[in-house]
Formats: sequence, C-alpha cells, structure tokens
Amino acid sequence: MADSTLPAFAREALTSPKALMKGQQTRATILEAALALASHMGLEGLSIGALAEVTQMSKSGVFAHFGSREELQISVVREYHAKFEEEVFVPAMREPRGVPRLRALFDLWLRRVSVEIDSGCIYISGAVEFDDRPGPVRDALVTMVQTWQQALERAIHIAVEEGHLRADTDPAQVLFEVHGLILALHHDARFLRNPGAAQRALAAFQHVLAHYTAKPGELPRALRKRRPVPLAQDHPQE
Amino acid sequence: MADSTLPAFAREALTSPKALMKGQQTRATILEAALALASHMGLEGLSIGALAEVTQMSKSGVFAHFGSREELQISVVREYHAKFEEEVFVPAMREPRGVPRLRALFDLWLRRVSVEIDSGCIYISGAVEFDDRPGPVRDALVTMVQTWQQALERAIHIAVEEGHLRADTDPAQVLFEVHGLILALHHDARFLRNPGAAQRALAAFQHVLAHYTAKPGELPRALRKRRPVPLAQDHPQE
DNA sequence: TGCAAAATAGAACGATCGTTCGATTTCAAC
DNA sequence: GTTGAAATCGAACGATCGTTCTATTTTGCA
Repeated sequence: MADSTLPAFAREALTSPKALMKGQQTRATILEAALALASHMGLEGLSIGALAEVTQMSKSGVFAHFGSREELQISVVREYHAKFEEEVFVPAMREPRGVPRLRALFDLWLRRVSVEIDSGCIYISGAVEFDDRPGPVRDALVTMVQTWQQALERAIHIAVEEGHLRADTDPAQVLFEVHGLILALHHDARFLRNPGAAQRALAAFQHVLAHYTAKPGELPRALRKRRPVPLAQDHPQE
Repeated sequence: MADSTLPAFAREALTSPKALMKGQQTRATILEAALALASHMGLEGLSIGALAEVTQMSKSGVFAHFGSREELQISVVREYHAKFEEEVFVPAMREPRGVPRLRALFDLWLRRVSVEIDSGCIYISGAVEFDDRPGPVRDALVTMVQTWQQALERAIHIAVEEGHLRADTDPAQVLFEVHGLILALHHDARFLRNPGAAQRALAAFQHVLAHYTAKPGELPRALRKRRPVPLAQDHPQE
C-alpha cells in the first residue's frame, strides 16, 4: 500500500499481493532486445525509439517499464552481468581449484567475447564509452567489472595457494595480463575481423601461465591437463 | 578553375593561386578542438554544435570546413594518426634496431595512452565504437590501426633478425600480446582509475620480452640496457 | 583602394531524441 | 461479469542533431 506511489519499475521484486506477471514478462522481453541492441550499438547507442520498433511497442510503453533511459541502461548492465555470471563464472567454478578452474574461466570468457555472434561484450564497450562520463551508469559498470575482476583474481590466488603458480606470483599482475589478452581478442576479432585472434589469445594465455609456473624448466601437471576445447576455427563476426 | 565547383574542404592541398591561409588556420583550430572533444566523448560523441561553442564560431561556419560530420570524423582520425606517428613512431625509430627500438615504441605508446591527460586514445575508443558500424569512418580507422600495427610488427621482426628474440618467434603473436597490455592499461587507467596500471604494463612487457628471449636462463644484453624512463608515479586521470 | 572570392554568420529545415500526460486497453481478483 | 489497478498507447513537448540556404563579413591580390 505504501508502495503504490512507486513507479512500476521499482516494485518488481516486491511480493505484492497482485502478481505482476504480464508486466514482468514484457519487461524481460524488452530487456532482452535492449541487451542485443546495446551489444551492437553500445549503451549510448541504445535508443528507446529503436527499442520500441524492435519489440513492436509504443515508445511510451517501453519507457514506462524503466522510468528513464539511464535506468534502462543500468538494467541492461545488470542483465548482462547476470548472464555473464551464469555463463562464465558459474560453470567455471565447478572445475577443480587452481589452474584448471582458471583455464575454464579464461576459455568461457574467451568464448563469450569472441565467438558468440550477437553479443559483443558490454563490459568492454561500456568501459570505453563511460571512462570519461560520470554518473550512475558508469558507477554500475565499474562495480560489475570490479566484481568480475575480483572473482578472477581470487581464482588466480587459489592457483597460487594450490602450488600451480609460483608462490611469489602477484595475482593482480596476472589478472592484468590475462585481461589484456581478452581485450586484444575483442579488438582483433570484432574490429579488425582477424580470424586468428582466438588462437592467439589461447597461445598467449599459455605463455602467461608458463611464466608464472613454479618450475620454469618443466611443466607441472596442472598445465598439461589440457581439456579438449573444440574451438571451431573461429569466425569472429557474422 | 575546374576546382571552383569543389567545396573548400576538398581544395586544401591544392596549389591554388590564391593562398587559403585563413581558412587553413581556422580549420586547424577546429580540428584541434575536435580532437580534444573526440578524445573525451568519442568519435560518435563529436557534435558540430559543441564544436562551434568551443571554437566560438557558428555551426555553419564549422560545418563549411568539412562538408559533413563524417568527413569531420575522418579528419579527426587522420589528425590523430599524424600526431601519433609524430610522437610515438618517429622518435622510436631513432633508437637502435631490435629490442631497444621495440622498448621505445612501447614506452612512448604507453605514455600516450595512459599518462597524457586530455587525449584518450582514439584508436582504442574508435575500435569499440565502430566495430559494428560499417562506413568510411570505420574504414579509415581500420586502415590507420593496421598501419600502426604493421609498423610494430616490423619492429618485432627486426628484433628477431637481430637475434634479440628467439628465431622461432612469431611477430604477429608478440604484437597481439603487447597490444593487449596497452588495451589493459587503457582500461585500468582510464576506466577503473587504477593508479598502478602503467607499472603493471611495463612489468608485463618485460615478461613478454623474457618469454621470447633467446636464452631463457640468462638475459641477453638487449634486455639489460634499460634506459632510465622517468615515468613519474602515474596519475592516470586528471 | 577596390573587387572578387573565400570565410563566416544566421536562420530555418526535418529528423530524432528522451520525456510527459491523458486516454484507453488489458489484466487479475472478487 | 464487474471493478479497480496495471499496462499500454498516441500525441505532443522541448531540445538537439546534421544539414541547407542565403546574407554578410573578411580576406588577399590587382
């Protein structure tokens, strides 16, 4: 009752007596379309008019679900984050601690950034779009990227604890180098349309692991356990 | 005389009897402002109205110098390319062939991307903005990025020829890895405002060089010759 | 100094943007 | 089926965008 002054978009998670089924459903539809659109045009290129066209709704109909364009952008970021977590983080956490899990994280991440067709990485495009643009969208973006990076850094730290990587390894430094590989992959695959980018990223990942591996001369078991990753000759675009 | 049908912007380089001094001068002023503006807002955020405000001119006055927004964007890309070549490529080419030159290229590149205040890298932001947007702006961007990457790859190839890097080194692979470091630097410094990014990039560059160095056990002379690079504790933004 | 050309200004255009508001349709519970 | 709320529409708003057109000013050379 006290919530009746709130706009619809703010009540989504509440257990209101009257179920908000239809609204939630179309909201999800819109969000899905928005995610696809933002992946192509960027978060700044996301327009309510185009979104209305795609979803066959009126502009005001779309608008009502979010209350503002900014809130729509934030919702898209959150939606991307949820999908990313579900498709990259969760499956990788089922792998054994240490380098195997780290490799799984990288493989799934790589796949998400380069191989999947529709969805360019909103973390990457958003970082460039909002590096000079303060506001709640940027804040949301930073928070989610940091969350993901912290998860990765934790996985690297575990790999050190497990003895898979040298004891003096700085997880943040490894994170930096591995992140760079994903960024280079995104750049070469999506922008330059270079078909060999994914293989280069995988090879480079091997090099990074090798550099931080305990005995430089011989490869420890963790590094040999190369799961067969059927990365069909990558077709970066289209 | 046959050129009199061309708009002003197309005649710039011609040796017309009447000198176009004033026009060229203001055009340069506009371009400078456009470069600064595009560095902050991106090439897509570049608006003629804002440009007119900054340069204290009328919109149509600004417009007349380029004929279209697209042509303005391309001019900005070209201008950035010229500045980049002048500030990164040319000085580095004065260094001795091989790893010293390669290191100079990386150092200057790093400085341009992270330390300099106003100017975010248009190559990087443009790559993200135009990876899904065909057209002449994207074409110009791709051409210039490829030109720069080819120059870098050539420098790497020379380092192999000089025996500074292992004979079986794939220059394109090294390029990929080094490029990733710059992208990670740009991301961490500009977006995450992480103050340690430049040092991480430098350390990672060392790791890449070490990986491709002839004798893994001992460092060859080329790697020890570390020029004093006074990279004042980096302040990524502002 | 005068003259033609170049450079710039000013106003207006159609389009698109995010947003607001009131009317209307659709829905879910009684 | 009725009813009240939720969902959606349609039209309009002010703002900004790139662009066009016509004056007006400024410039460079005779």
